[in-house]
Amino acid sequence: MNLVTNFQSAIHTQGLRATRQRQLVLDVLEHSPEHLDAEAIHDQVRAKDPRISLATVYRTLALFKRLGLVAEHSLGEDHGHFETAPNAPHYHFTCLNCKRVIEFESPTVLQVVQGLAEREGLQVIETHLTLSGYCPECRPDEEAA
Amino acid sequence: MNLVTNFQSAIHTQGLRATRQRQLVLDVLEHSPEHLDAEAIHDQVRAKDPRISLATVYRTLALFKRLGLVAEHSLGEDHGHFETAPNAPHYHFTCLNCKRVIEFESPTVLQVVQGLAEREGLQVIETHLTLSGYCPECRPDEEAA
DNA sequence: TTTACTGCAAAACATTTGCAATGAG
DNA sequence: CTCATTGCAAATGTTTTGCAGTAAA
Repeated sequence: MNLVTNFQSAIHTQGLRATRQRQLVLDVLEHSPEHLDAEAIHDQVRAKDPRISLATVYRTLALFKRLGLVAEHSLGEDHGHFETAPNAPHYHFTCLNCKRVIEFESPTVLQVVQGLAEREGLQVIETHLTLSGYCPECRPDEEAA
Repeated sequence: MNLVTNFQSAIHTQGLRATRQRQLVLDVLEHSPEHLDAEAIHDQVRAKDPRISLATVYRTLALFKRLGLVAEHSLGEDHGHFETAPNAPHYHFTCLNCKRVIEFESPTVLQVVQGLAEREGLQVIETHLTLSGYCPECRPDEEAA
């Protein structure tokens, strides 16, 4: 439930080290409700310590992903976005115009996926349901007859 | 329904031209049940005409996407894969080990998405449901007590 | 003839990596 | 002290772009 706690135990389990850089990235992720990309995380982390490199941010995010602390999504289709691993799975809608991201849950989708997995004998590790289109503010509102 | 036909009409509607390169890419897409990436499409097209450049393949795929003839997916998380735009929407499971892609349909997912769109006032253009995990052949088959 | 399109090579990105220096345990 | 981790800069892989030449219409 607590990111930091999960991180601490992972540290102890494996031969990892709790570096300042990792703590800062963890901090940014924890206090950010948004879906940040590596660059944005780097910016925020650099505000607290200008010496941290983008490469380290990438390495840290890869580690956190491996530890199950964060999830990566391809929201804008181009580069990756990261968020803290959710307890309840949720999905994303991205507005093609204003880039706003709307999150939503759906037990129904979960059921569909579980049904498929059972039927096909699949072990599903990740589920990404990503919608794109236009939010109410950005809708062309086409009303052509 | 017919890719080539759709292409022809798009050509006439806009000021586009039916070049040999585009016809070849169209041909590859049409006769390939797989989810090819730009590089693979380039290889196949080059088998018929070695002069075609990768840049042209990318430009052609971008055009086809804009025309609604093909859909792009991030299946392996890294680079894009393309397939002919399906009449019935379907979704993808990718095996993390053997990279095999399994397609599946789900009217239920469609309903969920439509429900969400109505409730939130969204205009949904694209829906990507992408699963990853292990197929029956590649499953670790963990049976730990 | 007109100008959309292509090939090429270079640029633009996001991301990864080799290596010497650093610092957590 | 030891070795996991970092910073840097260079490498990588994918996709895009500028421009002069080519070819549909």
